[in-house]
Amino acid sequence: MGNNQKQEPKTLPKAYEPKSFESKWYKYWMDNELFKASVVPGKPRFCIVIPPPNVTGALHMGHALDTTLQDIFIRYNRMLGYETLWLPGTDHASIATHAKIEEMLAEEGASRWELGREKFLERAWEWKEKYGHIITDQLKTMGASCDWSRERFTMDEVCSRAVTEVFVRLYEKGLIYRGKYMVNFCPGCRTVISDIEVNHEDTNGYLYYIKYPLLGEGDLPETLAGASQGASETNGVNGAHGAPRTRALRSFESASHAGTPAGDYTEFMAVATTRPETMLGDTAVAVNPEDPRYGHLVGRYAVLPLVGRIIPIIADEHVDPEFGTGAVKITPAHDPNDFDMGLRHGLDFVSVINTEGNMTGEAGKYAGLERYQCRHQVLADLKQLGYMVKTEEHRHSVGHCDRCSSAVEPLISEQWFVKMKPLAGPALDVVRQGEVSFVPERFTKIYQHWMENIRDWCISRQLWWGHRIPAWYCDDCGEVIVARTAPEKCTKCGGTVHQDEDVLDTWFSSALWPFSTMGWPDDTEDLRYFFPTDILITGYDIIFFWVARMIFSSMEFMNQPPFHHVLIHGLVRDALGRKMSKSLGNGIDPLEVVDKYGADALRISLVSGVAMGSDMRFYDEKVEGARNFCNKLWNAARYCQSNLEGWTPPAPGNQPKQGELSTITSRWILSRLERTIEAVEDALKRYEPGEAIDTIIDFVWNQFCDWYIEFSKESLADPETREETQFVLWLVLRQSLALLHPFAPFITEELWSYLPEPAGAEARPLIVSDYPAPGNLSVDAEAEELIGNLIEVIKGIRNMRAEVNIPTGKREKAVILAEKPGLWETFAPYIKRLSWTEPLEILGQGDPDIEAKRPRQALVSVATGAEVFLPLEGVIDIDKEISRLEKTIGEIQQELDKTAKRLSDKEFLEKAPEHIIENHRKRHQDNQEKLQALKNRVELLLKIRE
RNA sequence: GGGCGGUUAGCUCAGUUGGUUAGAGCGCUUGCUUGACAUGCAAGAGGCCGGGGGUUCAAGUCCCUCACCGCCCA
Repeated sequence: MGNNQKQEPKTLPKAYEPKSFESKWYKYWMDNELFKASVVPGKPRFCIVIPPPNVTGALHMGHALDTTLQDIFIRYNRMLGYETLWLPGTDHASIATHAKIEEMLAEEGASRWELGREKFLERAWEWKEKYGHIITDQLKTMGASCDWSRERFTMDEVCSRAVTEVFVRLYEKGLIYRGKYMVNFCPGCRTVISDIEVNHEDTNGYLYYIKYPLLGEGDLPETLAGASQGASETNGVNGAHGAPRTRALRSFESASHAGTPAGDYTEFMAVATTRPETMLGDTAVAVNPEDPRYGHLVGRYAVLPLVGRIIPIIADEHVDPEFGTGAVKITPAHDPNDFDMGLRHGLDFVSVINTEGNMTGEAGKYAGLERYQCRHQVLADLKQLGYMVKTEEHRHSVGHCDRCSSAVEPLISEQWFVKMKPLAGPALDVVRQGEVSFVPERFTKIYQHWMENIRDWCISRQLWWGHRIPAWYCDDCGEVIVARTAPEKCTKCGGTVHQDEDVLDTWFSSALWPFSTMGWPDDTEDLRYFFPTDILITGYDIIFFWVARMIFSSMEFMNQPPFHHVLIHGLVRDALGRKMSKSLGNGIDPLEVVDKYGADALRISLVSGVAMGSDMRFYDEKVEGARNFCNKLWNAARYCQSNLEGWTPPAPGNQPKQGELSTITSRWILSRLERTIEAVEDALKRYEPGEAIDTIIDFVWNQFCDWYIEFSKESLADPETREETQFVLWLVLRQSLALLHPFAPFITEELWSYLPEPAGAEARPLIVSDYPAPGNLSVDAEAEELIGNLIEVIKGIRNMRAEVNIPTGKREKAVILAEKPGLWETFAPYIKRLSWTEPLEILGQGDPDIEAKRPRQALVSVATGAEVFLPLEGVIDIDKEISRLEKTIGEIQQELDKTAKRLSDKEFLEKAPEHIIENHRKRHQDNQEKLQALKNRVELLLKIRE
């Protein structure tokens, strides 16, 4: 790399202005290929593949969160010294892109049918070339340190080859098949969709009670005589999962019954339905075999009103006797449960609704009507002919398309499917054995439950943008040929062939992403070195769509899981907790946020205070707070820089040792730094970046800035301690920047570039510098205790001053009465500066004249090991002071009561661990001393008052 | 119907394996151009940790139960 970007020793601007350096650093990292991963056999590596965003999409807050989290772990591991690969890319998003192109065509007054497949695809590719980089550019703005030299697209050659290979192999293994089954058709997207793309929503509707006439024994048409030996293959529908079809219960069209009014019949049974239009496709009525109301009717036949079809009455234990009348109409071609029942009983499948959502020719006089219009007509006719019993309001679940929210139409169609059971087994095992684990852990159960109850996956889509199914059909003999390359003629009869018109579900290619992107099926260097990847980071909304499918695909083709840890994050919601959506218009554009506050502030605001797996609310004040923190850090660096002028950090061997530092404040901050480093490592190892960033912010702001920098103003002024203070300022700032870099890469790299390097060391950009490791420093209990006391005293003085409205900065005298006056003498400069004290008098408790010297007219505050007085003769309101002290006494007394109770409890002393007991003892002791001092003080004041 | 998550300060949320006096940010009140920072500093107010029961020396944390909110699955 060589090219170090150490800044000229110019001073930092006064305010943090992210725009002035963010893009500069991204360019620097790119130019120096610092995101680029190499194959270095033997070297430990760390790899993440990006959840590929939709190529035609724009960055939203979900991406911003996802990107930030991934970049945190990528940068962290890079700094830990791993050969690190973050593999980026985009997804072709079949339905979404297809819809976009169709929309465009519609605006031009054209349609894809007029255009034809080839021209349509040309348009789609044009669109992709033009807009496909937008989202990746936006990732760069966020600071994503992806290896762009390895960028992939699900429809590029490399990935497409993997798709074909997988399809062919699964087909050859019998795990992909084609057949006529019940599928979900979305009339909005004009394609079949898979089960998980259907969202069930409770909807207000009606339950319609309709009476079906019963046919008397003697009225059976003669054709029914041979019914029980009826055909076993009905309408070419395939039996589900090879279930044997034992008998066939056919129905029969009967013109003489069509349109007959109810009044012409004498016997009826009522059924209840939420979708009356589907009755046109009824081929049976079913009751529960245990239901005493209907037992005698099973085996008889009913007449389907309006249609006149003679349909059998059957018994099936899946019928819920509690629902409606206990008798249900069966429409095997338009309801998934009825479909299964149709197979079980060998019923007819009559399709009355087509893929446009309109009624088919099978619907007789209703043919051509739109499905909801048909519903109204059917209801009107039933009413007129006297078949309607009643209508009730009813809440029921209706399937809606995940993408366009249209009501999904279950219908029978010939499609391609992946047989899931055999693939699910290994995908379950690998999670059970812990080779793949979810963070947070609760998502494991969700995954397992889904995988255990998985159904076959419908993978064909009636679209053009995507991977065309590699299947060809012979025009002469009907042979199906599945192949890696297009056959010229039928392999069986030599006839001409044509390719399947459909494309594959987008998720079919996404499922292969972790290995297709690395060149599979070839045995590439990348695959050998980087696969399997380490962690996957994504939202809980695509566990089934994507995560689960990657796992079973990888188990099948790579014989190992695609990653080891799955980090699940929640949704980014708006300030009111609503999901961000286009239709609501409540989405926030991450780029606008970056523009206003900077990418680092956005990144911090997305992870700070957020636990993995739970949703978060996003609002301006949060980013503002993060931006303010950046400004704080910026100014801390400015302070350090100005005080480090002309100083060069000593070479590592010559640097002062923590334990040998002469200022205890320095020992203290290094001890706090060590704790911070430990806590950050712990949080990141547990995959809780939210905890890590909060720890860092607390350290930088509340410990380094609020205390150490203030202390340093004294120790820098003293020539004896100046140099060591410079060293500690430099070290702590450097380590803070390094700790923070994965979270806020831009500001840290910028500030890092202003910090001097140790003598003789080569400057390296922060992105490839070492991440602070625990153990280089140590916890210094003594320094922590003493500085803790010092802070307590300073706060005590500040508090008393505020109590009597002494303005900040105004010099006032204070007196300290201490057990160890010598110690407080060394603290005096800090106390004076930080509590605006002048002069400060320090008395020892051993002082023989102590009672005479003890201030009488004064406020008092009691700290551990020291009493602090604010002598304000004449100004003090003794009564007020007494009541202030009594309030404190009350609080301390409460604490004492608690600890006393505990410490006198024999069981507590026997069973509680030693350090807890010790803790209680110390607290008790300290509080007793404070209480005594306060009580003495009150007594004294009482005397003075007399 | 099954499962999961949530209920902690006015608001938004943290609170590992039970163990000091339950925290943070924002907001609020008061005072400050303090030689890095007003994107700031200092001080302060504000909480029967959803209700009830249990386990334990010890419960915001574990168990049971109820209520409400949300999500997923059927």
